[in-house]
This record gives sequence, structure tokens and C-alpha cells, in this order.
Amino acid sequence: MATMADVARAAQVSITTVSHVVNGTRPVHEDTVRRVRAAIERTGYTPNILARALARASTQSVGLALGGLSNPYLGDVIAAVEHEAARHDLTVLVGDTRDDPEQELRIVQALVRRRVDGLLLSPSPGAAERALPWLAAQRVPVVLIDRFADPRLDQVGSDNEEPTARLVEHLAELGHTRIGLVAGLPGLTTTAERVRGYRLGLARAGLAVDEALIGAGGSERAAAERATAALAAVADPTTALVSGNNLMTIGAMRALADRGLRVPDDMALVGFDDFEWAGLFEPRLTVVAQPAGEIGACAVGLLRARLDDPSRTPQAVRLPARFVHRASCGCR
Amino acid sequence: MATMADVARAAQVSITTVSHVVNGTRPVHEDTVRRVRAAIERTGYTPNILARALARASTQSVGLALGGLSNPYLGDVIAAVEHEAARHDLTVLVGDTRDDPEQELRIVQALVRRRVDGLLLSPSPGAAERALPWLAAQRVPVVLIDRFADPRLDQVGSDNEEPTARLVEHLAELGHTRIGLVAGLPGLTTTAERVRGYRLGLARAGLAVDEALIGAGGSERAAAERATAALAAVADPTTALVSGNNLMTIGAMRALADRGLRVPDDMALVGFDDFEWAGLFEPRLTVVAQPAGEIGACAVGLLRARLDDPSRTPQAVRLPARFVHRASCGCR
DNA sequence: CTGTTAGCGCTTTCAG
DNA sequence: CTGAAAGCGCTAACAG
Repeated sequence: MATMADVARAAQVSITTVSHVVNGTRPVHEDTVRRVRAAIERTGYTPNILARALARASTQSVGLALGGLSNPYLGDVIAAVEHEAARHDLTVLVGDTRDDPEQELRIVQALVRRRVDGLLLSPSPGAAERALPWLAAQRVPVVLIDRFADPRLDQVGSDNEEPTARLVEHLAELGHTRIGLVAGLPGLTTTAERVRGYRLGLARAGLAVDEALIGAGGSERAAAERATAALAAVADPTTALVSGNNLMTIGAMRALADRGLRVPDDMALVGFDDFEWAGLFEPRLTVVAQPAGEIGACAVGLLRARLDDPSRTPQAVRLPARFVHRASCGCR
Repeated sequence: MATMADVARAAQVSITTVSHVVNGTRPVHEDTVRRVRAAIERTGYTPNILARALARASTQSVGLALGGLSNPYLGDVIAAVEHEAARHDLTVLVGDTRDDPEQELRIVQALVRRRVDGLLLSPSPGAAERALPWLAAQRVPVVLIDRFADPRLDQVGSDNEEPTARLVEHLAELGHTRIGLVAGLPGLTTTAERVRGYRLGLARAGLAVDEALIGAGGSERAAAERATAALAAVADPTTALVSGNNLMTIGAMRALADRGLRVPDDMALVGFDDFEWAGLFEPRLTVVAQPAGEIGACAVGLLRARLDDPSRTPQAVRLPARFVHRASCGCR
């Protein structure tokens, strides 16, 4: 594969000059430019960006470490991050932490070994014990995305409490008094905040909290199926359910369908997270949509800001979620 | 950030020795190993794999360029490729060609600039004019995945013709005589093969081909909606539909629901591609499942084989698809 | 068992 | 407007 030296030889100029025409880093006589470009063409030269990164001590890339890449919400976040990064000539390297602290550490290390300029991380429960301290020791610029974990770091995520409360209130207004929650993984700030929102919503509606109606959905589909089945079977059962994220919503639907319960007639169902097919299911799902695009863009913005001023004081940004009113709540 | 030189100094050994204990590339006295490991610990050393790649002339990474990363089928392929790659200490860099020849070329170039050791590419229509010739000129090892395009390259994909024929025959056995096809993007080998399978299935069932029943679904949801609507409205309309891929199946369902047509009673629907939620829709979808896992693993295998013997003769591998019988075909 | 040394391909002073 | 040369962090002969 052709190198700059090959091009230089072919164009009868120094490597320095080739470098400068490739990067536009200093004025070069236009005839020379032409000769160099021709030589590049002729040799089929393709820059080696590893070598460039080594010499420049910057890879112009950022790492993005998330848990559960197959989650469509995260897909939107990835797309947004890549879009925003591309606008600033940054490449994105993504890795899946699987929300496991050890795997998270491995992924984060892999990214740092690749010398990403900074890192966007959705901290797993346990990040504070493994990945975060390691990153701090390496002095790698980090911004936390989607979930919050450490005020000493820049962080950005959706508002969780208020929108969840709103979901509950909506159900209460429809006359429901036994409203269950399929809650996410304990240890995630998002879970805690959404549970808080659930309690808040009940309180606002003048409803008491029945701890038996808070099911452990584990942030994923299978556990949510079990939790939903349990919630549909308690004494004086629930007539409405709030699900804590998209995967659990799917699980809840599956569990309800399996027991012959129809949504919304037998059980109203609303959830956190919108997803592409939420409007395709029957009935169409009423949900709270996280601002995935804004979150991704904001995260990149925060990282860039920190990159060019490492001593900036850390910010925590909350972005508002959107209530998407469809039919699964029981409204016509 | 600590370098090998820092570690060497801290451990009072040469850089060479540090390199060898880090990589296990030659025997080192165990006391020395201990000293070096301690120094690594102490300095917080993290290897710079860019520098390593530059020195070794190998990045131990492969590029994976696909069209439409949000497609769940491709998600499975990606997971399989990463899994198989990881087993051989290879990292995967993925890029989205959006099935656009220009974007495809850009992505492929970006990957080569990163000096991936080889490339897995799902060729867009038009790859033969842009990306493929460029790659050939660069002499980058390439294996084509999912779609076929050039016998001079290694290629691997699903069997398309026979499974599609099987879908059609199944519908015919159920008594359908007006069977429509929502076909994919022209120019893709997968599309052509599935259309061929459709014709073959009709022939085997003793049914004539009515060209009016072949709709242009464009391989994506929106076009498939339009095509489906049209197929449901032709004179002597179809009573059963075969969809050419997962996205188009979604579009077909949407279009049918919008016109109040129930599956399978008013219109039977079967499709190519299984996807996570195919069993969640009502009715559950009867589909042909591509062997995404095997395809991904095989692609990595072919690339590795070529990497260590560039003069190997190119192989084209067809992997069998699986018929997943559920309810949308109208069977009880 | 360990160290010296010459690169890998590129950027970037410094000098002209 | 152009070039020589030092060096980014690491690997791998080669020599001992």
C-alpha cells in the first residue's frame, strides 16, 4: 500500500510537502499541489490515520460505551452521537458494556487503548467501583450519557421523574386506582427516578402506594414478563400498568397476551420509551419518548467543551421527555 | 498517559523487556516479570495499540460495512461477526453504507484509512462501479456478505430462491391462487433471487405468473406500504402476500391494517426474515429465517482464510434458511 | 535471559 | 514556497 514517501518520490517533492497538501496545513505552490495530487492519484495513496494519530497525539475519535446495543432507544442515541460527531470530524467507536461492570471496564479499556480522545459512557450499576475510578486515574475526559452517576463528571440524560408521574396521573384520570409499575434494574439512576415519578404521580392523584404493585422488571423483556404476570395476579389486581422502558413494555405486552388479557380493555398499558414499532402494535402504545437525538448531540457537545477546556466545571443536563398519546392507555 | 518507556524506567529494565512481558512474545525471568508488572500497575500504563499497529503493520481488526444498520437482521449479523471475531482476537469496526454507492465508497475508504486487516462488505447496488474497483486497486482482502456481487471474491449469504419458493408453495397448498409479492430493491442479488424463487414456487404449484402481482417494495417499509396497498386493490385482488424482507413485512402489515384487512383472514402474509418481534405481532408471523449467525461466522472464517493465504481460490457459500411456521399464513 | 537499534508512516519544528 | 530531521510509542531483528 502506497505511503507518503511513495507519493513524494513520484511527485519529486519532500514528504513534508506531501503532508501539507494532504492536510492543507500550509500554503503550497499551486503547480506543486497539482503534481502532488496527480502523484496521489497515480499511486493510489490512502492516508494511514494510525500513523497520523501517533504523530499528532490525537485520534479525532470518541468512544461510546452503552449497555445493550440492540435496544432501539440506544440505536437512536448512537445515530445522534455519530451525526453530531461527524459534524465536527470526529469518528465514533462504540462498545457494548452489557451493563456488566467487568465487561464495562474491558470495553472502556479497549477504547482507551485505541486512544479515543474522550469517552461517552452510560454507566452500569457498579461503574462507580470499576470503570469510573480507572478512567479517573487515566485522566480520560468522560461524559456520562443517559444515566447519572457522578457530579464530578459532565452528565446528560432525560428527565425521568416528572414524565413518569404524568403517565400515572393520566391513568388515574381515566379512573384507574390500581396502577402497577414494571420497574427497571435496581442501581440505575433512571430506575430510581422513574420509581420516584411513579410514587409522585400516585400521590398527586391522591392514590396510596401499594408496594406489592411495584414489580421487578429487571430492565429487560423476560423479567418484565414475569413481573407483569405477577402484577396481573395479585389480589385486587391492577387494571393499569406503567412500564419502565421499551424492552419491558414488550415483555408486558407478551405476558398480557399470553394470559388472554386485552389492552386496554382488560389492562391499560403505558410505558417509558417510544420505539419504531410502538405505533404498529395493536393497540398503538401510549408512551413517553426520550429525546434520544438531543441527548446524543448534547453529550458530544459537552465532551468537545471539556476537550478544549479540561478545567471547566462539570455540568449535569436534564432534557425534557415528550408525552406521546396513542391508544393503549384506553383513550379513544 | 504512561508509555512503555515510563514503565521501563520504573522497572529498571529495557523497553524491549517491557514489550515482551506485555505481549508474552519471549521468555522473561519471573522476577523481572514481577517487577515489570508492578511498574505497569504503579504507572497505570495502558498500551497504545495505534503505535503497536504501526510497528506491526497489522491492526488485528476487520471492517464491516452494511446497508441500514437499524435493520434487526443486520443486527444479528453484526453480533455474530463480533462474536466470531472476538474468538480470534479481532476487533470489528462497523460502518453504514446506507446502500448508497457513494456513501459506501466513503465508508470503505474510512475503514481502509484505519488500516483494517480486511473487509466484510454487503455490496450496495452500484458497488461494482465504485467501492469494489477501489478496493481491488488497494489490494485489500474483501469478503462479500449477505449479497453476492463478484465471483472473484469470497462471498457468503443465505439461500434465497428455494426458501421463497417454499413460502409460495405453502400458500398455494392452502388454496390461494392469487399470491402477490412485495419485492425488494432492484439491483440486489437477494431481490433477484427471491423474485426467482417466487416464480419457481408458482410454477411448481401450477399457477401462472401475473406480473401485476409483483409489487415494488424497495426493500424498505414505506415503499412496501404503497406496494401492498396497490396489490390489495388490483382487479381480482391477491388473497395472500409474500414479503421480501423484514422491513417490507412491517410495511405490508401496516398497509393491511390501515385498510381494515385482517391477517390471515382477509389476506395471508408470509415473509422473508425472522425478527425478534415477529412472534409478538398478532397473528404471529410465518417467515423464512436467514441464518444470520452462521453467515456472520462464515464471513469471518473466509476472511481469516484469505488473510493467511491471499492466493486461495475464492469461494461462494450459500447457507440454508429455516422455515418458521407460525400463524399468519392462515394455518391454525 | 536481556538490551541496542532500526524502523512503522506521519507531523512538525526549524532552517533556508 | 520547500526540505531536513526529530520524534510519536511500539515491535522485532540482531547481538550478547
